[in-house]
Amino acid sequence: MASKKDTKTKILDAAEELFSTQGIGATSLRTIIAKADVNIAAIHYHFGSKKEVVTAVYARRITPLNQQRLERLEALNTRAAEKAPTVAEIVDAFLAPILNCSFSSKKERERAIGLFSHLHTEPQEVAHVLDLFKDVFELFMMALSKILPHLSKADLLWRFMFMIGVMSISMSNDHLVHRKLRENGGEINYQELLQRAVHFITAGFEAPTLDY
Amino acid sequence: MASKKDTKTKILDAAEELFSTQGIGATSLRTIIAKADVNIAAIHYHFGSKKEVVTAVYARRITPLNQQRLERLEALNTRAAEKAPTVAEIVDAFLAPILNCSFSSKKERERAIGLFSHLHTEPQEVAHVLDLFKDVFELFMMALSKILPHLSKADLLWRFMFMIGVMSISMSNDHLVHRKLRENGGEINYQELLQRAVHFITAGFEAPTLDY
DNA sequence: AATTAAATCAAACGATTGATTCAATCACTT
DNA sequence: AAGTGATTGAATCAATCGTTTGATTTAATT
Repeated sequence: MASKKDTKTKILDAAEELFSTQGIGATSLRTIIAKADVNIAAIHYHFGSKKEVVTAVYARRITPLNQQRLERLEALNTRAAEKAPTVAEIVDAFLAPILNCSFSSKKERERAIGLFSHLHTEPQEVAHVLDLFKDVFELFMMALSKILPHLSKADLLWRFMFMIGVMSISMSNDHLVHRKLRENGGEINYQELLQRAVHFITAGFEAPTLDY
Repeated sequence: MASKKDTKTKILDAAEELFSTQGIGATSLRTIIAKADVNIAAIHYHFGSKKEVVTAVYARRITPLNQQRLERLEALNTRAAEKAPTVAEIVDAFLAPILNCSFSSKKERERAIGLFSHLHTEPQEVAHVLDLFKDVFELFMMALSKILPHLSKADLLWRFMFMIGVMSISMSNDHLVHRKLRENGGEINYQELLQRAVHFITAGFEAPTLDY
């Protein structure tokens, strides 16, 4: 019971690694079952379809991610009476769980980041998954609007979207700039990446408003 | 001769529209030839493979885009003696040609933006295309380093990457925030989007340096 | 008009995809 | 130990993919 993974878990683990490295569309059910050492019927028996495998793989990761983000936001909110949270702290609460923290090893972080990066690079395959983020997005929007009361609803939405863009490209691996960064500095330092991203985004949020 | 498009152009036009709306991986050669009203062998006769169709479609768009960007950067550089370019101006020179300007109609802008958005959402399919941007990237990096001399090479690279992220998400259509933006404000105003993106990114570039 | 090259055509290739079938096997209760 | 429902195995389904073929038509050259 303890040492032997059940079929469902074996499928999820294999699918996650393959989705993370090759992407979803490029991963066939047959490569999954080969890696999981499982029969192809097991996938349809336990999940019903490839789409539901995708959903299950992402849900398994998104649930704890949402928890982490909410915990950090909660901590800032309960502290708010004595010391109001800064924009940087809220942005950090949003980015840290996905970019650096809450991982037991380098390998696991690579895998999670690789997986999440495909949320942006294969929108069609994961469109049905994005809703799992909705509630958390709302809460972070609210927290930001509290300490940036001069920003209109539209201002906030746009800047929030830009933040997602920065986060998204930070998780990508094979873009031109990312490649060059690896050439110049070797391995990516995710602690540094996190700080830089938070810094960049915070400046964007705190920029004065304009009339558009 | 004047009214009749040749086969090569018909293929490119059909492929561009399909890539733009459905993505590259989701577009089969058969849907292309159906739209172009052309025989399937014509694709391999004129291009050799699907990969080269992709290359040709993107090259046709990237070449004038690079020109536009360089023209604008050139204009700022020749003016530099009397008035040094601002960060906002350089960022605008980078973003305007792809987000708003240099399009003869809404339809054409939609199509171009849709096409370019897949440069970020289907990296595997277009990896061989990204090199076409390399030289222009270098020049903009240089221009930015001149007016932001306190930024290290690494600082610049990271922030440049973040800019690409903001640009990328701005071209996306089906992300959570983008959807909400359409709900709230109806049609996307690309002039406003451009100004907001430039504003956000400029703040990020001009943020003080940190020790990481 | 004869020859050659470029371009297009219908048809089919082998490979791969997600999904399904149904018999064999397993784990568990009685 | 028998029986029962949950699970897995091997084989196959129809559909679609990018690519190739060889014949045929069109255009250019001599």
